[in-house]
Amino acid sequence: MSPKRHATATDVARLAGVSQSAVSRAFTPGASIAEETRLRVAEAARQLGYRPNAIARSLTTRRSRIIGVAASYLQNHFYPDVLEALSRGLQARGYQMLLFMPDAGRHADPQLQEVLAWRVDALILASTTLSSELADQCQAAGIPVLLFNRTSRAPSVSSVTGENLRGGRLIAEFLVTGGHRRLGFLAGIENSSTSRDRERGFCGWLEEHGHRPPLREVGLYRFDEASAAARRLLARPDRPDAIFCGNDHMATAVAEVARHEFGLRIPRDLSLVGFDDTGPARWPSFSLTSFSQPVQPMVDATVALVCEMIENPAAPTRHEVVRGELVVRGSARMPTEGCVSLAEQLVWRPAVVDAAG
Amino acid sequence: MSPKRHATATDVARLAGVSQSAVSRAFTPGASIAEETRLRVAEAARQLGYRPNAIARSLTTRRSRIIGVAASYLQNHFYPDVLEALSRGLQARGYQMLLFMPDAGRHADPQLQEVLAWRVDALILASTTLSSELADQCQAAGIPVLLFNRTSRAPSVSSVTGENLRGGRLIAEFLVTGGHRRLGFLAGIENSSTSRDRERGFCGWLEEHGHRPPLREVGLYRFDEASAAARRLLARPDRPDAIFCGNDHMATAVAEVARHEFGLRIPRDLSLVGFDDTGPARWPSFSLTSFSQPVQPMVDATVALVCEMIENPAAPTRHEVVRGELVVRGSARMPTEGCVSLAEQLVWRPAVVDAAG
DNA sequence: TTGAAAGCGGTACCAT
DNA sequence: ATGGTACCGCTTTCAA
Repeated sequence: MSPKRHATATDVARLAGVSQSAVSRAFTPGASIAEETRLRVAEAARQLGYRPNAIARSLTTRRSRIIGVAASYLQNHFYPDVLEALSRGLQARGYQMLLFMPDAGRHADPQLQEVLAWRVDALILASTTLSSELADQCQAAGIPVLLFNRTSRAPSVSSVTGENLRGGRLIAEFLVTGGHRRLGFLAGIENSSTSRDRERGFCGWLEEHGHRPPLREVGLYRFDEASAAARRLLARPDRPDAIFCGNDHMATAVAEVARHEFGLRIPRDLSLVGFDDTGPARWPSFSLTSFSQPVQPMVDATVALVCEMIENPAAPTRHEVVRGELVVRGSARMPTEGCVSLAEQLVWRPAVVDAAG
Repeated sequence: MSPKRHATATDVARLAGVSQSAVSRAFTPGASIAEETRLRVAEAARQLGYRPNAIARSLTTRRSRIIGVAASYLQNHFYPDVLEALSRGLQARGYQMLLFMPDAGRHADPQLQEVLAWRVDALILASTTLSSELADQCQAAGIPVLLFNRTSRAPSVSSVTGENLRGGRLIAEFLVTGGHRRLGFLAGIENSSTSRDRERGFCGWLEEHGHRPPLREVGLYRFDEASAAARRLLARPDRPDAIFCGNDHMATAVAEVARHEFGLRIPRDLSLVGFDDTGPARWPSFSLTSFSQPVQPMVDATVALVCEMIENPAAPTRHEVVRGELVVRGSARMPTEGCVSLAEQLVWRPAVVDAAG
C-alpha cells in the first residue's frame, strides 16, 4: 500500500461538518468550544485516525517541545541510568527528547547545528567531550542550555552536578583515617570540570592536613584507559595502597587489573574508592565504596531547572549541586577508630545482590 | 536578553538583495543557482546566524528526517551499546533520533502517539515491552516499523535479530558435550520472541538428542528478577550443574548469587552461559561464555534496512538475522573431547582486561 | 538562473 | 461558541 497521507484537521472538519478552527480547538485543552462540538470532532478524528501534526503546530507556536540531549560514552553505566530517568522526566512534562552523541573533537559542531535546526526548546549537555564554547554559543543564540554533571569555565551557563569537591575531600579523609599512606588518584578527562573538582577536593584535603600529594594517572573516564593507567600505577615499586578513581566505571577497571593481573586482594592489598555509586560497582564482586551522585535527584533537578529556563528565559543562571554521600562498602579498608564528624558522613551498605538492580 | 527571534530566509534574502526563493536554493544541494548568488546568500546567512528551520522544511517536504526509537531497560548493557551505535549510524545518514522509553503495559500508547505526531519517517522498536500490536498499528498507518532484537507474531513487520535459535541449540550441545547433566534455563520475558527462540533452540536440541528438559526459571531479563530466580534454582536439592541464561545481564546476576550467596565456584561447581556477549560479562571477573549478538553489524543492518524502507515503502518485509558465534571464555566447563563440528563453531577468548572495553 | 505565489497543517485573533 | 483569515518559515511549481 502507498504511504497514505495522514488525515488533516481540514479532513476532520469536513467530516464533522465544522470549521477547521473548531477542530484545532477540540484538541486544545481549555479552548472555548461546546462540549457537543468537541465530541463530534473527536468522533470524526477517530474515524479518520487523525492526530494533530506536531510539526505544523510547532511552526506556528514557535515552541517545539523538543529538548536536545547530548550524551557520550554510554559504556559508563551512570549515563544510561541518567538517560532513562531523563526520558521519563521529560516525557512526563510533555517534552520529547532528541538524542545525539557528539563525536569527540570539533566535529561535534555540524551535529549540534542539525539539532538546533529543530529549534529545540532547550539543550541538555551530558557529554564531557562537547566543548564548553559550544555551550556558550548556544546560550548566546538565545537557547537555554543546561550542563549536566559538568560546569563551564564561564559561569554563565546553568548546571546540575554532584558534590565533586566535598566528595573528593571526604574520600581523602576517609582513606587517610583508614590508615592508608601511599595514595593514588586516577583522573578522568583532565580538562573536565568534574574530574578537576574531585581532584581539587582530594588533594586539597591532603595538603591541608600535611599529607603528600597522591600518585597520579589519567584514565579519561574510559575502561581501557583506566586499565592501562592501573597497570602503570600498580607496577611501581612504591605501589599505592589506596586509589581514588575519578568514577566507578574506572574503578571497576582498576579492580579487574589489580585482581586478575597483579593478584592483589581488595581491600587487603589495595583499597579502592570510586565516584557515582552506579552499576556493576554495586555488585558484590566489586562492592565498591563510592561517593554517590544520586541519579533520580539529579535528573529531577535537571528537568525542573530546564522547564524553568524555558518558561522564563530571563531567569538567572543557576548551579544546582545535588547532595551525595560516601557509601561505604567493602573495597576500602575502614577506619578502625573514626573521628565522629567523619563517621557521620558515611553510609554503610553491606553487599547484597538484591540491592544491585 | 529576550529570546531573540531566529533569522529567517526572508531576513537573509533582504540582506543579500535576492528573493527568499534564492535563499532556499542556496541551501538546497544541487539546486539551480548561480555560484555568485549562492556566495552572497551564504555571507548574509553567516552575518545573521541563519540556519534553515527544520520544522518548516519538514512541513513542506513531508519528511521529517527524524526516526523514533523506543528502548527500555538500559540497565542491560547491550542496549546502551546499541543506542550509541544507532545514534552515530542515523546521524551519518542525516537522520535525527527521537528517543522514548515506553512505560511497561498499555500506557505506552499515548507516548507512542506523541512520537507519531512528529511524523517520524520510521520507527525502530528496540523495546521488549512494547506490545507487537502497536507495531502492527503503526505499520498499518503507513509508517515503516523495524523491530530490533525481537520479532512480531505477525511476520509482516520487518526485523533485525541475532541467531537466537542456532545460539540456543549450540549452547545445549556445548553444555552436554562438556559433560553437564542437570541443565537449567533462565528465561527472559516469556512472551518475547527472543526468549522464546533461545529456549526453543536449547530445548529442541536437548529433546532431539534424548536429554531431559532443563529446569526452568524466569528472570524477565532483569537483574533483580534473575537474582531471585537464581536463588530458587540453586537452593534445589537437584541443583543444576549448568545454567543457560537468556542474556548476559541475567548471567552476571546469577554469577553474583552463585558465588556470594551460595559459595559456588564457577565453572567448577556451576557452569554459566549467557547471550549477547556484552558489557561486564566480558570482564575477567565474569569471563562469561556467551553467544554473541554483534552490536555493530546488527545496527548496520538496522540502519540500512530502515533507510531502504523509507525510500521504498513498498519494499517487502525483511527479517535480517545477524550471524553470531559462541564465544568461549571461562564460565563454563569445556568439552574435553569435542566433536569436530561443534569445535568449529566456537571462538576461544581468554580473559584479558584489555578486551573488556 | 531568478522571483512570485501557492501551499504544507496547524494556531490565534478577528468579528459574528 | 463559532467560522474566516492572516500568518509560521520553508519548498516547489510556474513564468519570466
